[in-house]
Amino acid sequence: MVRTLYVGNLPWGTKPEDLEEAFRTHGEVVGSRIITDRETGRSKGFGFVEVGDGDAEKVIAAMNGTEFQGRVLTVNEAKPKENE
DNA sequence: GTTGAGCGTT
Repeated sequence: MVRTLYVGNLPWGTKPEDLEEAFRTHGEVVGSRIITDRETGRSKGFGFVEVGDGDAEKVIAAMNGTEFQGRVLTVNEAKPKENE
């Protein structure tokens, strides 16, 4: 079981591993992904982080509204795109 | 080389 977290307001140069490392501090990160533009391949400025069930709320509370690489992160539970 | 609200890819 995992919870998908929506992470917005990311710097342009943020990598999935950066998110994973940052979120790993407050919970078990299953995986992470940065959304990039299909045409240009550049970062859209937001991404998603999959964390263990139960740790999600802790990670959101810990990371939402905090500064990351110079920008304030927006962390919320992502909309269910796929069913588990 | 640029930009800044918003919810993705197999």
